[in-house]
Amino acid sequence: MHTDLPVHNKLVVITGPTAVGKTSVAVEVAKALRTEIISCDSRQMYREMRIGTAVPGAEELSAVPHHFIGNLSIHDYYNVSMFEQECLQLLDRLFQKYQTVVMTGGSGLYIDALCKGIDDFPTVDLEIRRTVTGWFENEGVEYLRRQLKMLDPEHYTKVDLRNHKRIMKAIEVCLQTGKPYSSFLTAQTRKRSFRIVKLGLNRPREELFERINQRTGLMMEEGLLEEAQALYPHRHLNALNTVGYKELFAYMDGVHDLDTAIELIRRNTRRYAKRQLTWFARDPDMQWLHPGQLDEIKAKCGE
RNA sequence: GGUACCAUAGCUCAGUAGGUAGAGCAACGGACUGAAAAUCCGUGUGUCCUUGGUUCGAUCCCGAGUGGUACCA
Repeated sequence: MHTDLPVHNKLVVITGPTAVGKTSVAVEVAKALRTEIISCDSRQMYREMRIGTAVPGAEELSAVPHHFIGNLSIHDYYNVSMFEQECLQLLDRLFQKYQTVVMTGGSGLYIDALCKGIDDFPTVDLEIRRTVTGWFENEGVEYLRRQLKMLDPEHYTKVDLRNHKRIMKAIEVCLQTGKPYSSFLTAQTRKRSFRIVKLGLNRPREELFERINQRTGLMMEEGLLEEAQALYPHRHLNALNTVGYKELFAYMDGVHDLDTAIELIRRNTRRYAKRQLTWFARDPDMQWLHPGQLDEIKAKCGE
């Protein structure tokens, strides 16, 4: 188990908003350290979604071994907890070969789950999920609120009652276990057997937005539309509720023209980047750097 | 060169019978415990082109200037 490993092992987390330039920095760092890269990107895991999720290029993938890229199908069920478990197991193995391992990606919840742990509760059966989803679709949020108030009055006072997903999750766990959702929440930070260095990459907003705009154009040139067209039959899958795909599905449905779809991809990517920054901003362990400061970044990784 | 019209938020525009202004989009800020590139919440950010005048008070009325658009030369 990982708890038996020596404590000099170290995980370098390189994160930041989408399109900031994480991939190339991580590859440079991993090459310098002669180690491997673990991706913590909730969408690059799906092998059907390569162009739209900006997976690393062929040279980058061959230069450094990558994990958790294209390892799932859009039809697979997956969640943060599974990522935490699989990641810890993988790290056990990698730390036998390497003193330092690099992790990169922009899914804040996934990073936190690995670094701090996430409370354990049973996976919800599909039928229960369907039932609760049906309640939301047929009865509305107000009905969900009343259910939660009965099932878990404590959590009812804490959740964002306007966010149906939060309410649904709690109800599902209550129904699955027969116990209140809040009884599973400990909010305890799990002890890890390795040191963690968190590097947040960022750029001036204008610079970041420019990169987002350019990358969107590049994706289209690489065939994002064709990729999306191939996935159109599965557009209702959760994995495809993703920036870059949903806008193109709307175009295919005739909701708006292609230029509008591309503009919406750019806008929604900008908004996503902002949400990521908000998430990372509250992490006191994050050390912020510009992607161009490669020497400083490498120095931090060597510490 | 002449005539007409226009100049208000980042953009497109509305408006104030004279009491320092508001829509859409864009933008900005925040939350986040198994669907997280998801989901949810909050916020007008303004020399009302410049400058004289009338007025208790001008973004609004009058004059001049500057810039733009259209038409006529």
